[in-house]
Order: sequence, then C-alpha cells, then structure tokens
Amino acid sequence: MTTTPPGRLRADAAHNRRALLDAAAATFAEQGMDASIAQIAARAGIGKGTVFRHFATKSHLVAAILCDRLAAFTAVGTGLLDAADPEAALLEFMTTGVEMQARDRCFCEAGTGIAHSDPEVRAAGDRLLDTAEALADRARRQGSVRADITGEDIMLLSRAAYQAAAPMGDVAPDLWRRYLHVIFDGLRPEAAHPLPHPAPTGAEFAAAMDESGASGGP
Amino acid sequence: MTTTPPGRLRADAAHNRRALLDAAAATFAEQGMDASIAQIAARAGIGKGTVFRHFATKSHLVAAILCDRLAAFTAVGTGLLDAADPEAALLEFMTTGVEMQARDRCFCEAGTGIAHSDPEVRAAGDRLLDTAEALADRARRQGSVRADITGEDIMLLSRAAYQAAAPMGDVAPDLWRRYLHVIFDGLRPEAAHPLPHPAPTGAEFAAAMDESGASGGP
DNA sequence: ACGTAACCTGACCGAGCGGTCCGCTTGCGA
DNA sequence: TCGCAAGCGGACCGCTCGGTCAGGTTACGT
Repeated sequence: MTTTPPGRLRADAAHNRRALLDAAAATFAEQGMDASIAQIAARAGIGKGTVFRHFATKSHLVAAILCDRLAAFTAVGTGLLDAADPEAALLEFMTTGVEMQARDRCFCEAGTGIAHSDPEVRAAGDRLLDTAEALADRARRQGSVRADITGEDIMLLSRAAYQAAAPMGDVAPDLWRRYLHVIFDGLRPEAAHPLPHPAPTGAEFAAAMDESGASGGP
Repeated sequence: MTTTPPGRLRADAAHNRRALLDAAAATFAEQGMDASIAQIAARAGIGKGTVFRHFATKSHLVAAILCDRLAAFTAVGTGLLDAADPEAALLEFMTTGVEMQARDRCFCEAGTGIAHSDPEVRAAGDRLLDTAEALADRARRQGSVRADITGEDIMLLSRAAYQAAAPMGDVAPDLWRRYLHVIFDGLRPEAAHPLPHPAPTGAEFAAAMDESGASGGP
C-alpha cells in the first residue's frame, strides 16, 4: 500500500504480509490505534522487525487498515444509491457507519489523530464523502430530509450517534440505535428550525484532515 | 480532595497545592488527560515529587479536576431550573455542556477511561444527572420535548453534539452549534418517530461508569 | 531563638513504546 | 543443484512515562 509498491513479493513475504494485515486489523479493532506493534507482530506470528519491513512506520500500517475500512463503507454507500427509498437508504447508510464504529475502535478514531496526512486515506475519505453527499442529495430531493443538510453533516452525525452511546460501552451495546434515530428525526423537515452555523465546506473538511494529520504525525 | 483530607496545611503547602491545581486544570484542558505530570509540575513551578505528595496518583489528580468541572456544570443546571422557559433552559443547559467540552479536553474525555472508580467523581456525576433529569422533566411536561427522552439522553446527546464537530477542531470551532441544534430538533415531538432502543437506566449508567473505571484504573 | 515535623526536590527506577540493525534463513531463477 | 538476494527476527537503542525516596529546607508552636 504505502511501502513495497507493486514489486512481486516472495511467497513467504506475501504470506506474512497477509497475516500482518489480518492481525493488525483485528488488534486495532479491539484496542484502537494505540495497540502496540509488538502485540500485533506476536498475534501475526512474525517478528517485530518484519512489521517495519512491510510498513515503514506505524502510521503507514494504520493508514492501510483505515483505507480498507473506508473503502468498504463507501461500497455499501454506492450500493444504496440504487435503493428504491432514498430516506431508508440514507438511514441504512448511517446505520452501517455507526455499526462499523461500534465494531472497530480503529475506525471510530478516524477523523481524529494519526494517518490523515496519508494521501491514500485522504482519497478514500473523499470518495466516502462523495457517496454520502449523493445519498443526502437523493433524500433531500424527495423531501424526507431538510434542505440544509449536506454529505459532511451525514458523516459527522454518524460519528455523533456512535459517540453518544460510547460511554455506555458494553453495558448497552446497541444503545447507539436510539441516538441514531433521535438524530435522524432531527434531520426531518417537520421539526426543522434554522441552524445557527453553516455546514462545513469540502475545503474545510480537507483542511481539518490536514491539520489533525500534521499534529498527529512525526 | 482525595489525599490530605481536611488536615490543616502549612502555608507553603497550601500555596503549592493551589498552584498545582491551577496548572493541572489548565494543562488537562489544553492537552487532555494524557498530559504528563512533569509538565504540570513545571507549569506550577514545583517539583514532580510534590505533585505526588498532594495526590497519590495521577488518577487522583484527574479526579479532583473532574469533580470541579462537573460541579460547575451542575451549578449552571440548577440555576436554569428557575428559568421561565423550560425549552430554552434545556437548550441552554446542553449548550453550556458542549461549550465546556469544547474549551476543556479533559472534560470531554469524562465518561471514558480513567477516574470513574473515584467515589467523589461518581457522586458529582450523579448530581449532574439528577439536574439533567429535572430539566428534561420540565421540558417534557411543557410538551416541547418528546415524552421518551430522559436525563441520561440529555447528557449523552450533549456529548454527541460536541463529538460530531470534534474532527473539524480548530477549522470551524463553533460548528458544534449546528449539530446541537440538529439534535435538539430531533428531541421535539413534531418529528418524533418511535425509538428502537430504550433509554439507559440510572443503574446501567452507574454500571458503565464502574466498568470504564475498572478498565482504566490499576 | 530553637527544635521538630512537615514539606520540597530532582535524581532515580522499571516498564513500555516506536523504530533500527545485523547475522541468519530461505525461496527461487538458472 | 546451487548461489544469492530477498526476507526474517529479536536483541538493542533512545525516549517518555508514572511513581519512589533519601536528604536538604522551611514554616511554625513554644
């Protein structure tokens, strides 16, 4: 992804790389991006040095995992663009997003901290944002969502729904569904009151990514 | 607070303690609870050892600061119980909460991680929750908030509003106002759809606090 | 003025982190 | 089958952290 561009790998190296990526994905999902490289290496059954042979830095490894997740989320979104009911499609998109955060602590730390200086992650994030905007647009046109809601709003409010329930952790693991629905009700035109602040622009979004990347990076 | 119960302190010790608390509050606000003890001690102009003379552990120091903030938030809430308009009072309560999170990184990490095993923090949290429930009840009775919303919901959704805008950090520092209003619109009866999950009970809330305290503490 | 207990300090400890490096192993083309 | 470059691994480095402690300092009751 980031190191070893497309140069053919030796068979054992390819196998190790696969094991590494799997172990990293699982470990980051369980413990967040603070999980140690040593732990991931042990889980993959390889030496710590081998990790750094495949990924120059921990951030690069995180970026690779993050790319994967963002792409998976995007794929769900594009699939939903064909759905008959735009409102239901948008809700399911957000539901998928929160579900992924609930299952994957790494994913829910995206947007804060490390790994946003990586151009691949940036690109994957932009594609996801485009998908969100497309889904929001369909729902807006149908009138099931208020007119002043953007794709950025959808992304950020998905994050909000998860974060609301996060402190309740394992005590009530599905609590996020409650808050996602409260928030989704807030998107409906019926209850809409004027909003005191404009939606973030795509440029602001990108700037935020740069900023958090710069502060988190080396 | 946690160490040195109420035994009279020597003048210099009292002065140092004050300086320590101020420095800790400022540093935790700027950098979150990960700020190092050494840094706080330097800012207070005292030695590192002195910090541990006043607070046996870093968690105890965090707990003292956290108690203070929770009490301040509670005070705002009880003041709002007398306000003429229950809806406006509830909105202002939530606004204050998000504002405090935006200004204080330590405060916005409350509910996750360290320092919840501390009984004083627990008690302060319970008092805050009671206040939230009282404010929610007034708004509910007036019909400006849907009937199925509890004090716990108010607390968790205040957190949600901040967390939604958090990735945009300093790029759009007031963006949280937008999402707080979206969420508040979701609380209105006009757009209310049935919620797929019950509100957390007080007992669950307490259990969640214990859990995160147990995993964060030594 | 003085003795003492309370207090302060910064060197020190062990643990854990990301990242490096060099000697050994091994897949694979010829 | 053989030679070698690609790959591997774990000891090792430098760093930061929370927390400890021996020894010097100082406020304060008498």
